[in-house]
Amino acid sequence: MAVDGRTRSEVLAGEIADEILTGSFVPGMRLDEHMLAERFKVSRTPVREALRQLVATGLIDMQPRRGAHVAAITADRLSELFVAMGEVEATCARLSALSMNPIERRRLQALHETMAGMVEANNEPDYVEANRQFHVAIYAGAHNATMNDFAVALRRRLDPFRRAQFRTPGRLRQSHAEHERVVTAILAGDSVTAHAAMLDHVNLVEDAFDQMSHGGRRAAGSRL
Amino acid sequence: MAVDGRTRSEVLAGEIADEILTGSFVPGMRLDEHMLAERFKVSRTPVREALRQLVATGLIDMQPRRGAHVAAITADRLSELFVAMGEVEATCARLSALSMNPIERRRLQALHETMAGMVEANNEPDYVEANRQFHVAIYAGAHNATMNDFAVALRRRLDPFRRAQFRTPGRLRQSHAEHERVVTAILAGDSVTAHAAMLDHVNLVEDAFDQMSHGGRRAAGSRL
DNA sequence: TATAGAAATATTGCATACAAATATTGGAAA
DNA sequence: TTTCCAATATTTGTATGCAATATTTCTATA
Repeated sequence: MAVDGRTRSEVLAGEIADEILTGSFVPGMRLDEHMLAERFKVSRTPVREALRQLVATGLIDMQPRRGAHVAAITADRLSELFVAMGEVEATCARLSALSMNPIERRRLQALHETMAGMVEANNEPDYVEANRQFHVAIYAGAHNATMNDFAVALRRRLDPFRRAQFRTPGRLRQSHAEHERVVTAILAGDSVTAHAAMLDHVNLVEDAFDQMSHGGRRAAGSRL
Repeated sequence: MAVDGRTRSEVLAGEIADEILTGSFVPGMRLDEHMLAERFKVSRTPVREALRQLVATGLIDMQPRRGAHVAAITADRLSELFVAMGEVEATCARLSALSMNPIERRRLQALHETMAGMVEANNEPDYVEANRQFHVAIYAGAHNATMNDFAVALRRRLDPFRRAQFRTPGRLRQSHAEHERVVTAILAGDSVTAHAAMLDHVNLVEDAFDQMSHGGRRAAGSRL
């Protein structure tokens, strides 16, 4: 047991996170320790440690003596998260313009050019993955572990709400055009423009989400 | 026992954090579970849960089977934290310019004017506390719980390294002048200027720190 | 004397048991 | 029938013990 370097509670935290992110554990759902222990065939101790870890990610809430629940995100809170994501992405773009080394700049440009081909081929799956790499490269290019970790955590948190991101017709091409502005600014070392361009880019992602979610059901006080 | 709503492990997390922030537990120090249990007169279980919570704050590191250590901040890492702090503060100022309601704007202005008196009186202790309130008000004014929490956590993390912040002669007056630019921009709803002004302000705080730390001992690879 | 390997020791990870607190259910009174 | 209270049941918080792993120490050999 525990053949690799990871411990049971760490593995558990990942598994529970997956259940939440894939929707098996729905928002608001009570996470009973006995139930989780039974389900994953461990004792309550590692379950409790895993839950402690997950609180930090924002995926679950815990109250003393009242147990853990899957974080129920309200529309307002979700909107806040998108705003924060946009600001953090823009900040990373700003820092990347100032801090990326020549190799990182070259790689970012190469990735961006590769993505042009995917747009032409209307290859959505590959573009989605390349898009993730694009953004992650900019987090890393900021050369700031604190910002990088925060950005990665936010992206992970918002991932389930972004599934249909590129389904809107023409969104692929638009996304690539927005990236163009970001890349150009970063390569030129223009931090102000990089910040502004990335902010526009991510805000537009949020707009796309709003459009989508308003199109669907949205009762008063509904939880997403 | 557990007379209030908090649980033993939560209280413990706070106590351990204090020991670290006040310097009783020095960076790099091993945090042996038995030792902590003995010291705080509890069993190892709440100690372990407290440590899990503290990992999230960045105050300690944990490796599987190798225990917990007080996070040893290198000079590079500390510099990164200051950069991140600056970016986040600037972002909050930006959002405050866009989001603060009239009451919040009025209060910020009032606080700023109060601080002018402290500068004239060269009242450093009160200015330090008012300065904290000033920055916290701007975090809150962003109307974004995610950014607010991140900013508060960063500030708490950096607090021990900022003790001598206003000891530099004339720093009080300079700080107030920098605040002036920030306040004016926020009240005018000028997000771009608010961002830039706050960035300058916090970068200068970092400069003050650098100056201080270079003045002291700083061996190659030294840990602060 | 220095180094490598093995035994001994110490420490963390997990399971189980018990204590304390909260949530639920049933019944009595209005 | 509804509401309030109390007894019961469920659930979380903590303690303790054992198992697994890492670290240290000791010894034998080069």
